[in-house]
Amino acid sequence: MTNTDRSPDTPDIQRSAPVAGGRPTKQRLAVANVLDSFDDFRSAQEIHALLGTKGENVGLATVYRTLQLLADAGEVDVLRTEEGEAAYRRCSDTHHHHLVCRTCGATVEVEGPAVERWTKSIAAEHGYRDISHTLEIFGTCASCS
Amino acid sequence: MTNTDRSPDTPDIQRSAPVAGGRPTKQRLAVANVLDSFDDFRSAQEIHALLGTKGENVGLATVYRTLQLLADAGEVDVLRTEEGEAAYRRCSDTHHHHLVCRTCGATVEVEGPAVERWTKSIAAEHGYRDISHTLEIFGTCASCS
DNA sequence: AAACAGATTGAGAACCGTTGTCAAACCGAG
DNA sequence: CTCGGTTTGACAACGGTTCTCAATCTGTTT
Repeated sequence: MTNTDRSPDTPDIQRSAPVAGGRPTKQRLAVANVLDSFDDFRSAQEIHALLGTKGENVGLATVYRTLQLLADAGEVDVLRTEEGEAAYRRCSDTHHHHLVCRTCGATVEVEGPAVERWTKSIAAEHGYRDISHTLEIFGTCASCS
Repeated sequence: MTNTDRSPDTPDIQRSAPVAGGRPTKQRLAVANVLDSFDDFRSAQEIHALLGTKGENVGLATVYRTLQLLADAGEVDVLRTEEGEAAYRRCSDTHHHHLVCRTCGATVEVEGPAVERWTKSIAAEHGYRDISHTLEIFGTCASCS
């Protein structure tokens, strides 16, 4: 076994962290990749559809599995919509919230340093650690009124 | 099924708020009643089962419908567990949020006047009307750390 | 390079909570 | 009591998510 020839055939990879504790398969990379194409929360099915339009055909079950994997690894954030669906997005340092029109779906990203501080202090006050929170604002936008 | 408008109005009979905008039927009273027997959040199915053990047999669909009615009327609080199920409980008139332990489920009610104000101003600032919002704080409580 | 053992995938079935269907039961009014 | 709209309940339908399992792919060993 003295033959450890690392042929220079570096496909592509080198993306942002493959998939924690798993194999960087084509499908997983595709999912990890598509997660970079949007900033807001998308449902697993939307992500699956998105992959479809990009030519990357990945089974729905695989999308779910990969998303859970990423979520467990803390690489993506998960939240439940009011209808109970899970929505995912790449976990970013810039934490922000969404103001969503319940009629047309128009979304505005908003930041609320005050809210961040408030939730942290409230949680600490009650001895809770490892805090996370979800805050979504729903309303009817100007053009839908 | 087509019209759930508030009935003309009931002259006198109407003590402890029956079920907003509907008939105070046996089933609805049973659901409203069982809601007083616990303080934490219970799923619709648990509530249905609870009714069963009390001899009050109410159809599952009716339990769901009644719960939604009560929720719309603001008489009960609804929240989505992390698994996506809806959980209900009788609620206080005051609008508040929850600090939930993601391990044991212990819940603390918190109020945030500042947050209420913030969401309203943000929404108004962007021309959104008829605002509502959801805010849940998740963490690990002291005893689960 | 060929073979292996185990991880991964995908199509569809299975699950589960929730909502819709619709005839029968029910309620309050007249 | 009768009438018309409301409500109910058994069950089908739904939509999202998970499970099943044979076929496929991967990294490693031979």
